[in-house]
Amino acid sequence: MEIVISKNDICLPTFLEEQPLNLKETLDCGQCFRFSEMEGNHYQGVVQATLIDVEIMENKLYFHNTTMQEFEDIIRPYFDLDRDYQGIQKLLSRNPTLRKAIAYAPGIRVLCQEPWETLCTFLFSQNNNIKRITGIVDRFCQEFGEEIAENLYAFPTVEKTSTLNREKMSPVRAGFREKYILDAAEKVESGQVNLSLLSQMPLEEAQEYLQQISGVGPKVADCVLLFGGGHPDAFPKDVWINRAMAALFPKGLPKYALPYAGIAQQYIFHYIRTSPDCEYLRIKKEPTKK
DNA sequence: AGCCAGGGTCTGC
DNA sequence: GCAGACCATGGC
Repeated sequence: MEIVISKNDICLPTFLEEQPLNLKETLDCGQCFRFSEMEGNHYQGVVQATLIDVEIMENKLYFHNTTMQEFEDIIRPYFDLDRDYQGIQKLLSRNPTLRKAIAYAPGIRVLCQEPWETLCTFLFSQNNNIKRITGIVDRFCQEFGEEIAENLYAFPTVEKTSTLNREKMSPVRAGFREKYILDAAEKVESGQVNLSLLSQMPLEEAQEYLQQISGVGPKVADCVLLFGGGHPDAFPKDVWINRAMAALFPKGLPKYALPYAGIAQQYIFHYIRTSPDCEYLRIKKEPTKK
């Protein structure tokens, strides 16, 4: 990977010629809730209590105001820059429907988020919509996270969260999901659940392990494992994916796709929610007649 | 104004 | 094992 450092900026001048990455498709597709869109093809967010500033200009990928150390420790793993998406897309494209979904948004990448943050985020996601999840995560960080730049907050630590209660959580307006966050914090803080073990566990074992936490069922567990647990084979099934699978993959994904089922899932999720091809799958009920 | 949202728990068969 | 009520809240 060619890397050019100048002042406080890091540029990957040829990355996008070799590998797919679209910032909007990746940072604003419902897998992560911590990046804001700036002017231009430019996003700012927080990873590991560090401000990450990423921009694409003239088909070159830039990380602003960073260091080589941060790039290696945080950025490279977070964006999973060493994974060969080109090769994965080629494999998945053997299936015509997957090929269409990939062609529709080829720049989606699955991020490697922090497990604790991913766990909380997808507890907040329960029976909720993406817009409101973002608001809840924002308020949670603002209330209980460390301020790392002006009006920019780190995700609350496990330790801090374990000191909270329903009353203190109320400004977050998470509704019934409050109690799940508190239970998760208690179990992680006490060591009953060790999130750093997830990536080494077989998928099924990790799924069961996470479901010790109240509020974690199959869907939330799979989201944590896919987006923050190093399991690209985890396949979260939400209402959208269930619809898509019934209509597009009645016999399930092809076998060769299974090691990357979660990555395929992201393409399908985005495709069914936003592509004109799939409008017929998004039909609302008839408005009540007057 | 209702319906729905990147679901899970709890109860009752 | 499985269906159905219920959960808080706000976007559309």
